[in-house]
Amino acid sequence: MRILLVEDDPRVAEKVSAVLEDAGYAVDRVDDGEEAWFRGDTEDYDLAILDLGLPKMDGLAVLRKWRGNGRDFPVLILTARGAWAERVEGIDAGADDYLAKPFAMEELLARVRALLRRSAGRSVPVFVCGPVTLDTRTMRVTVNDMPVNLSPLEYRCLSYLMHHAGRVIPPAELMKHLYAHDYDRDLNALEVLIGRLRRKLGVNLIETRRGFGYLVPETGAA
Amino acid sequence: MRILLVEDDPRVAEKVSAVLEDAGYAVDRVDDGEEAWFRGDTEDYDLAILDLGLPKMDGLAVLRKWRGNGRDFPVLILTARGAWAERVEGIDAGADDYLAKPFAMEELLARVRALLRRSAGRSVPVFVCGPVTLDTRTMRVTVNDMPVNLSPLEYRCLSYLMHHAGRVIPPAELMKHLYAHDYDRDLNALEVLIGRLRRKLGVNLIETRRGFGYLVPETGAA
DNA sequence: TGATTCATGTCAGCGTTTTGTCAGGTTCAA
DNA sequence: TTGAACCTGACAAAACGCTGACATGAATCA
Repeated sequence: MRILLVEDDPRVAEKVSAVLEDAGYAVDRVDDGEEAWFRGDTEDYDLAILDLGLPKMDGLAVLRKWRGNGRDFPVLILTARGAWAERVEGIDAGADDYLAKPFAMEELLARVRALLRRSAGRSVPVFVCGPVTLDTRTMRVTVNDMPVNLSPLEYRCLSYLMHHAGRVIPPAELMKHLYAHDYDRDLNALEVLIGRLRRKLGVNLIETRRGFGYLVPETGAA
Repeated sequence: MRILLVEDDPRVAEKVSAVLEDAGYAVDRVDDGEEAWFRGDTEDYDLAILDLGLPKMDGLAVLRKWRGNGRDFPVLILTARGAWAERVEGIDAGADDYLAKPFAMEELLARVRALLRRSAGRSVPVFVCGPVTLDTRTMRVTVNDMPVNLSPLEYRCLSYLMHHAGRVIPPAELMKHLYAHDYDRDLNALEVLIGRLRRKLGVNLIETRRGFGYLVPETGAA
């Protein structure tokens, strides 16, 4: 984890950076606004700690320039105790947190951990099988990057098959998952559904294993 | 946006919930730890504000039980001024932020905004989708830089959709977050709401995914 | 106070999409 | 060749979502 520390008071900077390094972070120290802006804009940090009163360029201005340029690493700002108007401004300028000076080092570490923890988990749940992709967020399916319009049931069916790519799914199992209220439906309904899916996809993605069930291959192209 | 407010001092609770509601959030109020735990565990909130000193179950215990059960909405804890040890403990228990009592309402609002937008993966308080912008500070919406006058409910609806741009929102979820715990409204109310919103916006921002829900696209182009 | 506006829910009707059913075809393996 | 498994086109009922019109209730104003 790489942290940019922007602080012009050398004693504070020294102390903070020592504590952070002890905690296992890689720390870059900077002591004026222009340099801070440049570093944050060109390097790749996991987090920045930003003092507001800085030479050459104000901390808030630095923050706004970063955000304006799309830099979105978490930023923790340091403010004077009680200056809540400044804090509100800082937060709305894109800070993720603040800490009032003077502060306990344990508290700083706790906040750094919290920020890093937050920005950690973000994954895009997209399934890919050969030319077919399925995005579970937008519930969109594409074939060769062309969007395909699926009905709810078709989508659920494909989704189930792709979640279990590489395994033969017996019709009964598929039925169970498509119709929660497991009415004994005509098996033909499923066949029709699969047929429509195949036609819409246009690709030979769903194989039939006569007598066993359906299969979409693991790695892709059929 | 739906917020769970856990606070046993009725005067504070009253004040805070009034401020939050004025700011366009749907608020559920709760005044003891057990009820708080139950609600947070069974309902679907965008954020919780949690006082630490509570009857029946301590705030920290509530928080730990939530996190232990995988509930990961942002939590803002309220602590006594100066009790930094308690704050460190809170943060390490999974809180995302704290606020020392007594606090200014503006500051509370700023932090709430910050937490919500952070959990939406943004770093600035203004949401942009194509020609539409939504400023969470001023609660103002513009289309092609022209201001648009939205009713409170319309604003909340658009705000939720834009906070979750790029994801299909099922109608049931949208309902939950628009009407605090005033459950089970006619689904048609939502359709009407969306219709009015669309007419006011004038642009094709909100897509309908028949059978799934509504979607405002991530990057913009309408 | 009474009138007027605004926000919001309810209702009925509409056009469209979805999906199960049916009635044949086709394929495959023994 | 035969029969079971599977596919497909066509049809109609049902589900879905949009809209205009109206009802209600709260807030505002003369």
